[in-house]
Amino acid sequence: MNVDEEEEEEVRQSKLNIWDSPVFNYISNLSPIEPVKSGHNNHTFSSLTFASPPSLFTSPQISSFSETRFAIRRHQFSDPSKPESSQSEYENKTSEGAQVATQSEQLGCFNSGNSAREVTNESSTENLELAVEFPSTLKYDCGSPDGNFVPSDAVKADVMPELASTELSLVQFVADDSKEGNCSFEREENLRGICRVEENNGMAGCSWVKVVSESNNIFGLDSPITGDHSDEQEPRMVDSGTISFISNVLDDNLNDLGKTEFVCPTGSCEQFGMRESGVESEGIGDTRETDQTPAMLSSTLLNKLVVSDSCDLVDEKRQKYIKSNCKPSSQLHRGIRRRSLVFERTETHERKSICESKGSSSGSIQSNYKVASADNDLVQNKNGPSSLSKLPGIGLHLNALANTNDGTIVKIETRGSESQQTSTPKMISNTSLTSDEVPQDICSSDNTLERALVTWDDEAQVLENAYQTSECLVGEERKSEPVGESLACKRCNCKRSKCLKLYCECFAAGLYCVEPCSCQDCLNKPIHENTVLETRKQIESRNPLAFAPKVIRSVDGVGEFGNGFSYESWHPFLARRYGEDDTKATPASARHKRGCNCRKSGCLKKYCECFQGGVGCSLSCRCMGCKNTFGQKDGTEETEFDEPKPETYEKLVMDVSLETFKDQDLLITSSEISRPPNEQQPNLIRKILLPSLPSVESSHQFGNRENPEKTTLESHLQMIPEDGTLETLESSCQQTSSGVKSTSPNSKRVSPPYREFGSLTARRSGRKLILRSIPAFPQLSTDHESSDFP
DNA sequence: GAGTTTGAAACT
DNA sequence: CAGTTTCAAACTC
Repeated sequence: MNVDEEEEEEVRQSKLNIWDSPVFNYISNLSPIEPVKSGHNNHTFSSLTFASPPSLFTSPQISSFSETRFAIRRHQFSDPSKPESSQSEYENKTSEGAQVATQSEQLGCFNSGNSAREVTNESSTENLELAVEFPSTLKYDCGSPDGNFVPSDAVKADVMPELASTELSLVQFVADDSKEGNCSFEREENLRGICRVEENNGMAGCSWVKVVSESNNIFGLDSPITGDHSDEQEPRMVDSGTISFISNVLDDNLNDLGKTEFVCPTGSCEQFGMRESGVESEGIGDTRETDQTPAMLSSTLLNKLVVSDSCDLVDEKRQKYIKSNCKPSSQLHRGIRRRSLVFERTETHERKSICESKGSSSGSIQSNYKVASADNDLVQNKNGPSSLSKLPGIGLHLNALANTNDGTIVKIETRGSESQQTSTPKMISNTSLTSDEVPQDICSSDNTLERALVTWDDEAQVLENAYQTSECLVGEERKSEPVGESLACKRCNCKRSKCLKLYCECFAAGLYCVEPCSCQDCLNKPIHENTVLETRKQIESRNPLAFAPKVIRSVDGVGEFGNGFSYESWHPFLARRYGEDDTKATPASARHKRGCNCRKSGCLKKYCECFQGGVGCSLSCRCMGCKNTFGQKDGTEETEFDEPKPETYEKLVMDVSLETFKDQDLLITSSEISRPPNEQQPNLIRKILLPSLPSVESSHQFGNRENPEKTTLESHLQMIPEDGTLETLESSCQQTSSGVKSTSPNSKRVSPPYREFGSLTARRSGRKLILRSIPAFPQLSTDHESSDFP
């Protein structure tokens, strides 16, 4: 180490190029970016599965400096979880495009790509310059532990002098980059000041907050660096929701560590700090960036995980520093685990931000965020998906999420992991976009979100919040809707149905009609909530799946939870949590739930729901002359009566089904089946689902307020991964009807296609599989195929 | 924009 | 449960 120090001194004195520094090279070689280039998904998974070394390196200096876009960009670069960042892409970060892409990608993961791009583009020239001039910095400083390292002066002097220099250089450029704002400061002194500030912060866990705050003051940021597009919004972006989020994370971490000190991962935390410290209005990053704070934090946490991998490789002193300041891996884990949750909350938070920007009250929303935050762990660890109900817009509006072809949903579903790849030209995102620059791009998003928020099956509080948010969104943001986004906005045109039948796309999607709709005598509005709920209830009584997504996407054997639930088609949270990929990437495995019945369109027009959903026709379809370009019914993939090939998915489903039924099937069959359909299904479902959904039964909290009696069952339908659950439900219904008699009052919808085959047709989709697994019940199945069951 | 076609939803 | 009607989106002109 002495040698290193001496060398460092020499380096300083001689002012050698930092890039030539052996230390830097060494550090650069240790960059964790490449090793962890695995996709976001993998990351999430690994984070959930494997312990990871503590991470540490944060670069608050840069970020805290001013929290310029550059600073944020560094985080983004350092984000190892970028799934879609291909090797080449990653290597090309020195180019503006790469930067933009990376940033967009990163931000897109947080559902904020739109604004992110804009932000990046605004200063593209400067950023480009910066990137070109300091490619290594961008590349390594961000990706390597150093990039995120928060060295004190002493540490820097001892350990990473070159890095310090680098940071200074970066600071310089940041300052240059931020010339737009009135950011004036003596970078070196200020930098040291920051370091001192940090040093002086006894509690490392909170140091970054102060650092940010103080550094901000030190730098004398008089106006936002990105003030050109954010000054108005930033103050409002400082909300309790963010603070709450931060608090949750920090508290959680601290609790886990037993008050162990930890270092703020990266500048994203600084954003929090700034916001929390009330300095946010002083130009620390633009609104959108700060609005992504939760996501950034989560990403930071994720980064930490990755970065931490290289901790062991860092030199001794750094390790010391790390040990004394890094979070334990468990903590990191927690942070990562929370990541997807963070996204969830980010989304809502962003909505709220928008709402706030509109001057609407958000108190209840914020409280709701807190609740959601507190439930995050519950969601993942305890109650499973059930807790998700607390988040607005994710209840039953599965159609809205899953059936939308416009990409909005795709974006939402994958924003946590695949933002770049899935980034659609539509620029749809849930980003917290400032009102003054967003409207057009966000319109569709607004609509989607709005609708999601305004869905009528949320719980009371959520609903109220949703209304608030919706009002905000509807009020102004959704004014202009870009052409091509209309799909995201289900503008119904109902004239006779009063938008209370499934004819109405809005209603079918579980959404209230909104302004763009051209419906007449519409009753599908919040003011007619009772009517809507009642109607919906009636429809569901006939067909429990009436509001389920029509298109089921499943990755063969990959996307299943093991109990038949396809998280891919489940709502975005689960999908993201488990690193789901773009659902559009698996059209072959996606199928229309019930299948189409086309006769003339050849399944080549949007009359065909399969075609409309972008999926191929399957055995479920009864179409004639199918020419579906996404996959014909009698295509090569499968034949109607082919013996099904057990797939992972099948096995999983079957196993679960068998296990689930093993202990209860007898109880179910004779007594349940003989019941009237309406009574029977819930019981069947409950018995089928509950075993795999512990603690759900008691979770009355998920029951619909409007329909107390359908608490558990329907709650499950809403909260359980739609595919699996609904499929299970459906199959159970089918099975029941098949084995005994038509049980479902609306058997047409529940299982029309299968009857055509005279028996339960063995199929490949999850649905088929479940269906097939059901015959395993002796009593339930008069079908010979039950013998085929493994 | 009006009219037609289409197939899902609803009804009988 | 099959057939019919209703309905609204999709499509065409």
